[in-house]
Amino acid sequence: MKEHKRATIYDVAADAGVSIATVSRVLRGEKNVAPITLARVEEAIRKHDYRPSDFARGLAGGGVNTVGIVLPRLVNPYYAMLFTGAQEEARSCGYALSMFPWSSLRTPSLDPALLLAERRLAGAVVCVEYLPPEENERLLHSLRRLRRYMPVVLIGCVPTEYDFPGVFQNNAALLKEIVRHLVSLGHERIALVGGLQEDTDPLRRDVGYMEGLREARLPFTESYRVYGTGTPECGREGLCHMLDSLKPSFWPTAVIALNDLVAMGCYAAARDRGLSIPRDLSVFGCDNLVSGPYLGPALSTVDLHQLSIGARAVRMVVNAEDTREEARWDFVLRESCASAPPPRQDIPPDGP
Amino acid sequence: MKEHKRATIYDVAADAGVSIATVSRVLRGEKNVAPITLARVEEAIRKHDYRPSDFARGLAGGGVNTVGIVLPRLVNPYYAMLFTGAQEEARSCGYALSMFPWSSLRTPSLDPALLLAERRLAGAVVCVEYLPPEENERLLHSLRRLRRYMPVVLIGCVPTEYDFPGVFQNNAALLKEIVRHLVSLGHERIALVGGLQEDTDPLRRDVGYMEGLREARLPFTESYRVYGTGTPECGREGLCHMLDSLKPSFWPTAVIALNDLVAMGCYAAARDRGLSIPRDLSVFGCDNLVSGPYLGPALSTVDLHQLSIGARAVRMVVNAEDTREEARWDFVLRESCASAPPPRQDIPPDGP
DNA sequence: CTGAAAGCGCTTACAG
DNA sequence: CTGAAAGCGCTTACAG
Repeated sequence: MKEHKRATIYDVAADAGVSIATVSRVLRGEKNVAPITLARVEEAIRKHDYRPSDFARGLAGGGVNTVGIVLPRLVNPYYAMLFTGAQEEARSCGYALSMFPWSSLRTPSLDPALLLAERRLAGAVVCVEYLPPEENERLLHSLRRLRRYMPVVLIGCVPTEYDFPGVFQNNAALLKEIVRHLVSLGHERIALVGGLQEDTDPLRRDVGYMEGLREARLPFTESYRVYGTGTPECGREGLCHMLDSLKPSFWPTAVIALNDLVAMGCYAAARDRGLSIPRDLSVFGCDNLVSGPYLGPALSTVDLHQLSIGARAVRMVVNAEDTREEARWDFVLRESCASAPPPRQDIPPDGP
Repeated sequence: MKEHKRATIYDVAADAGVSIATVSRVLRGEKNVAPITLARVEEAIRKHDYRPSDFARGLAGGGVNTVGIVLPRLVNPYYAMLFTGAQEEARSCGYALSMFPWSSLRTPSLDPALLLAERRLAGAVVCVEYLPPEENERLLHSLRRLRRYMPVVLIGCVPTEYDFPGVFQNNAALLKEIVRHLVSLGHERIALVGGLQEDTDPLRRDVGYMEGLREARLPFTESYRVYGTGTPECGREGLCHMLDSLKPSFWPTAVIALNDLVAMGCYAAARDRGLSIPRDLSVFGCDNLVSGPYLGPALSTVDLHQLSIGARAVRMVVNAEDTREEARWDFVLRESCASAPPPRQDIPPDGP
């Protein structure tokens, strides 16, 4: 049953009484094949259940229509959406999409650039995250090397020193806009939960956060900024810890979560501490996950258009475009953000 | 910059002053290479930034260490977790994992079996979903064909007529156990939201649901079963519609959601209709998504061990095991399920 | 420990 | 419209 010897182009050619060149022609859908020949070859293909070998094709043809994509944790729906967008676009362009895990970055021997280089890909889209300086340097280096062999397009939180084409997320501008929105609702104590402490790039979120505060002439309060890893856990613990360390009269009236998952953690923290959203606390998320509208209350967030970003990036490698674009976003205002509450009584956190 | 001609094994061999056979030996880490030779070859490899071509390797070596995996919508965290588990296991076995979208099934020309066959994969794990009879037949047929060439391992909701090795989800048994749990809490009006209407297999969820009811000698009430597509939307709409079509005294006191996403939709429906969870309505989910503990109230659900399933399936193809295993599960009891409430007053649904 | 040679299964000019 | 032949870049016996 298994290990059945696979038919090759020679078997098909012999069966159809033609040369392998002719079989190759019909395989690739060339037009200059006599109808009767075509029919005979197709019949032989069917008979042998023949499928050309991708390896032989790639070797002989000098590559194959595949673009690679390097992505971090797919269990985060944000990345899954980037992938899905890329996949659909690749298919509609007649390309296959091959995924490589980002984690390989941490293992130098599994450097994604090396992995990608082994395949003669049409190009690669790499989703970059902030990294500690040393790893960042290594990644940049290997991407430059990879670029010698194929178009490389970047997406994600790309540090400014990366001189690559791609679709970039200007998180600083985004955060500034979120702060501005909350300020317009009257909030003056705005927390930021879940950002990565190691961020070193000017486009990072907390730079934008601080700029937003400055613009509104609000003080930057260290206690209002807590770091985390982007999980619901870090949102819950981060916010609980913040609340517990502060007298209730200093509690923030709004919190910006790194993403919707962190925002869910903040919802839990609010419940833990008896705060009602949005009456006592406004929560603003990011990513526009599918579950957002179904939370209680429905989550205000921002749609980052992940599907479009993935699709756009693929198109850029396919067309070998060399542009740097900024990702658009749209606010999705629902019920988790409201006007700032009046100054709070100084009641114990475990009160009523 | 781009299209730089890539170094081949010949370039490296020439540079190191050895034959390509020797280079091939060091590439594959064979031991019988003289230390000085080894050093020279490694130096040449580094100098040329050489990486062997996957295509040539696959062609010459008769295949390559890659296993394929066919999965539906990756944006559903359930599938993303299967993928992640498979990926980690593959890597630790020294294999690469290549993903193919399940959607190709709908396009006969993109039959996943054909796609997989083009690559000389070490094997394939295919995540099967229930399908309308005709498509189901087609899939079964092409999987059987594929199996002639490589080990094929199935995961997911595999209909019983699929005679393949794999890790199977016995949804009938699972649903029966959930019903039993709810019955033990005193519930007698138990709804099922979000199952696929086309399901035709004996292992399907609603078979187990009905068996559970029968076991508890509870009547099967058609109105308590609503179909859907597994999204939060279908959960919300399905449950709202059910409630609106019933006098409140007939409202279910517990609802089993197809998955956690649907459960979130049910949470929203409960809010829409002024029901408090779990006081008025218990909700039981499935999949144990990361956000479950952070919902209000924390969601009772079942952990399907998706990571293990993905990993196990990969191990089965790698070891060419030919067993059919049943997936285990664990109940994760949190706060969304409680004892059945006392009989409800007949108040209008939009009451207090 | 190392090399010469065949061969993996295709595509691609080049002839005809 | 079709075929003979070279070549893609490796691995794998087989000698030595």
